[in-house]
Amino acid sequence: MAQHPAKAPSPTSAEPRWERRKQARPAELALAALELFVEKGFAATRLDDVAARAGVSKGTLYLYFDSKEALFKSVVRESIVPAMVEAEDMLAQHNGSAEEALESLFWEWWHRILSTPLGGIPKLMLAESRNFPEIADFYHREVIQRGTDLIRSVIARGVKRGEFQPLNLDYVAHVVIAPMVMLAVSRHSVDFCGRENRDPLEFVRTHVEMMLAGLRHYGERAVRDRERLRALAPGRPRSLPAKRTATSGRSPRPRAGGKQRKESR
Amino acid sequence: MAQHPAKAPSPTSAEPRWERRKQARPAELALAALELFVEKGFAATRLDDVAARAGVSKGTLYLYFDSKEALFKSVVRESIVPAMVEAEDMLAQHNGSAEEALESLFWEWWHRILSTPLGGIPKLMLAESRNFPEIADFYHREVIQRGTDLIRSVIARGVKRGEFQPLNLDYVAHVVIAPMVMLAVSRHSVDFCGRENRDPLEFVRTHVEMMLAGLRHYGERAVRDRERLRALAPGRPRSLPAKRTATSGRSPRPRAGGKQRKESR
DNA sequence: GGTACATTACTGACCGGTCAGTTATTTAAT
DNA sequence: ATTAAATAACTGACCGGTCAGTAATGTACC
Repeated sequence: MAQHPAKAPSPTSAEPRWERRKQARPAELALAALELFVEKGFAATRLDDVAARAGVSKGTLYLYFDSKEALFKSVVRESIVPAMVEAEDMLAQHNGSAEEALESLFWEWWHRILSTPLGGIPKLMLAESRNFPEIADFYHREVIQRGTDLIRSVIARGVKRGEFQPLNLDYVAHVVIAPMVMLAVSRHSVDFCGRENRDPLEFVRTHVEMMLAGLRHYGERAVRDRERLRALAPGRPRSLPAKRTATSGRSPRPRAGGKQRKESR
Repeated sequence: MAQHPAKAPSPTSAEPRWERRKQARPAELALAALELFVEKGFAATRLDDVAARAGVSKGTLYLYFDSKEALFKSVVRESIVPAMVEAEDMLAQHNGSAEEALESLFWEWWHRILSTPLGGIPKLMLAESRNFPEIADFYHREVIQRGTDLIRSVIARGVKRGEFQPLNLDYVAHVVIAPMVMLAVSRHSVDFCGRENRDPLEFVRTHVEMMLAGLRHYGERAVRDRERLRALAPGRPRSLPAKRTATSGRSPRPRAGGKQRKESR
């Protein structure tokens, strides 16, 4: 995690207090910023801390970035595009079955992106996109769109080759991506405190297995149900069971009885 | 939603400038806070704005909540627990097939929680849990844990009844919840700017279909592959996957053999 | 190769705006 | 008239952004 590259003040006098490393600084600052933005969120991250983690002073940060927001933009933009290009290249060269392509795509995605510091970006974007519409647009265009397109094209090939059932590509693509994104996001939020000790690899494996089985047999139930319905009773429309009758006397609204005590730790 | 409940200063003079509504304020403030926390994040939300949205002044907020953090805690705690109780009750009364139970559980989840203001809480928690370990713990215990337990128990019943293949319950539960969570989260972040016009209902429908097909046919490929392998080459036990160095092209297959593969427990 | 001069990467104290939290005051309600 | 719900002016800490100064490095001249 690239801590202070030279922050051990050795007793010997010859140690310079700092070095001039004009060309290494930006990347180091960007990495530190990414880590802190992911950890704390944009607003709660102090630039002093970013600078400290990169082993420089806040002034130095402003030599390379115009503002906190510029730093944020840079972090997202510079990091994610190369990663996408790589993924697309990888897949373009693949010409086996769609099933294999999908599987290896997901594993590559995990190993090359989600399990690295870049894996924090989805959380960051989910948390901040409404505060930075411009960046959100960029991210949507360059990452989400291209990512789902990638998945969609592979699945489409699978359908064409008869590996998968025909299905609604747009929605399926988003559905199968979701667990991967959640995996990445969780690792940088809930898992961190909640002491989850699930194995990410096992999670990916399970998801891939579920997904492939799903793609192969999608829609079979509909057929079965239609047959069953026809055999049994006059058609009952697809309904959502159980009206919302608020069984318990509780309101689903947030409710504060008395004054909320502060902390008490 | 829920703008200033009484903020139209009518020209008639008899109008009081404000009302005393001791018992309605807390809920109104909490809702306003939830909306803004979800929209901007905790740190970027100003209490003046929360108060304004609830139609009161900041001082009033402090009559009911001791601090910004207490407000945050209250919002999460008071809102989510009743919702969980409801879901558990609903499922306890269900005694049809596991497949039906799962499906209706997901639809209820969508209609009763995810599509309401409460649907913003997952995003809020993902974004802020590292800043509030205490709340994260609470949320993990009272929501994530209970939610996955719910799913797991239904799937376990399905396995027992022979509806589903045997599978790793822990991981599968998290995998099938992920798309629902992502749906909720997206609606409050990326979708807001990115002009996604996907239909949430169609998304849920697609996910349910995929999931059920997956559960019914989970692991069939493994069997098929084993047979193919046995037919082709002398059985070599699978080795660990290519150490994620993954220089190029080839896909690092997930290890299928090895230690774990704990089936439904 | 040593020394004086020039350049610039880097520092850290400081400033000003913002906002969580407080308090003195006003006003609805009984 | 009394009580307490609600207000609005106020305070002070904190943090993004600035800049005058400093120290590391590069270079010209001997």
